[in-house]
Amino acid sequence: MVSRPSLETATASDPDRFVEPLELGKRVKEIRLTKGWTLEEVSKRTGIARSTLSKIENDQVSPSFTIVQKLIKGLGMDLPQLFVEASEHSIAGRRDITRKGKGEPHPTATYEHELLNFSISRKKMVPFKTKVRARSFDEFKEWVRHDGEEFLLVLEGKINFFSELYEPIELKEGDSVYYDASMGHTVVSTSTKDAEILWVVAR
Amino acid sequence: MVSRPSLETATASDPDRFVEPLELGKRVKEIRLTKGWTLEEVSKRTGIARSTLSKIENDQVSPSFTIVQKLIKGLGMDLPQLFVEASEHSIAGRRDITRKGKGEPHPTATYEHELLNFSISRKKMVPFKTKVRARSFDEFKEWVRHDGEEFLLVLEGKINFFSELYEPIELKEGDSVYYDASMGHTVVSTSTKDAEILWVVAR
DNA sequence: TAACGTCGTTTCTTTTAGTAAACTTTTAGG
DNA sequence: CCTAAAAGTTTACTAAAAGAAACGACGTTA
Repeated sequence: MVSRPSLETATASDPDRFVEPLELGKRVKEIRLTKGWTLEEVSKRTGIARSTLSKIENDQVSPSFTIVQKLIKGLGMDLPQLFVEASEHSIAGRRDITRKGKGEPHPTATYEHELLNFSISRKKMVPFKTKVRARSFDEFKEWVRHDGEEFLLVLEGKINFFSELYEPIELKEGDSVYYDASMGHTVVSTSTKDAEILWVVAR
Repeated sequence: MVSRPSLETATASDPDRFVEPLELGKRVKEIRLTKGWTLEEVSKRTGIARSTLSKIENDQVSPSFTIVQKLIKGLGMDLPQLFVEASEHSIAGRRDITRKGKGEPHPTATYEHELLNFSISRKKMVPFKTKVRARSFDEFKEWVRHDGEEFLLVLEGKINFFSELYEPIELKEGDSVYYDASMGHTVVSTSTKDAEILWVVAR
């Protein structure tokens, strides 16, 4: 088993406290090798000297901020938040599991929602699975419209995604769409069986 | 004043182009003043010399990564903010579709991420599909841990969900979990094939 | 208004990062 | 094997950052 990082945090006022190394070098090398690049190739992509890259990978230097940025750009190291330590907030240290089909049902005329992970209440996102009963746009009285942003992933079947400012578009299993939920939007099944989608809303 | 690579002569395809630190100095100063701290106080909190802090705030230097880390810790800053462009405007009226398999790949040693809907940049949620290559907890050197909350849905296969404060739990296709991402967490495949999961992060 | 204290900037020196080039190791042919 | 090319590391040097201390600007108080 790997030694688990301590939860105990150093006080902010202790100047000599340990600064998380983040193993930047190891990550850089990992990414480079995964992409099958040589140091020379990365050098060309980032504008950083081959020798410098070698030293970074071997933790022989602490690269400057500009170098780190070049690295991130050139290597496509995105999602930098994955490399960062945590801070505390409302649902601190909590976890909530919902087994398949065990969400909280919320049927409507056109949709059959299944609310997931409903036992954590004050959360940033609301995820739910939905069976799309509707087959035509006419079944909706008006646009659905609410605060926040919405992510939609088609789990099964095919749907037509209608929105106020765009042409309707057909989405198949595995396709996803991210949109501003204050823009009117609705979804209908276009497959013989009711389509199933995952929806995640954030306010 | 420090001599720096010219901004004027740089072009987008030029590998030597200068990557602007996104007003790091301004942000640092902003945070410091918001908290009502003097340079001397920040110096004590971070272990960085007063003079160095002054230079950083006035963009006279490009601080080393170790210094940036100390800053982040001492000021309670958030690393991603430093690398992401600031923008007030929302995604109002926007929509972004990603077809199956057409996301932006981000492979690591243990995961194979596919970032979805990446063309909308300033969004509240970051959705990505991930193939879980790891088979044992030991393949991770340490807990993954970052700001925000995370929603996970198993799309295919079986996984073991490890987290710092709970016992490991097996999740099968269709199961989901919602958790505080600052709690250490990792995932490994337990099926013969690599499991596929959907992850949505909100900060 | 003189003397003091606090804060941010600047100067100066030391330390460290960044690069080009030399060097060593690995890989691929024959 | 041997050799050549390519990849990675180390060296030697230059450029830049970090820290200590000096400086200047400003507010407070006697």
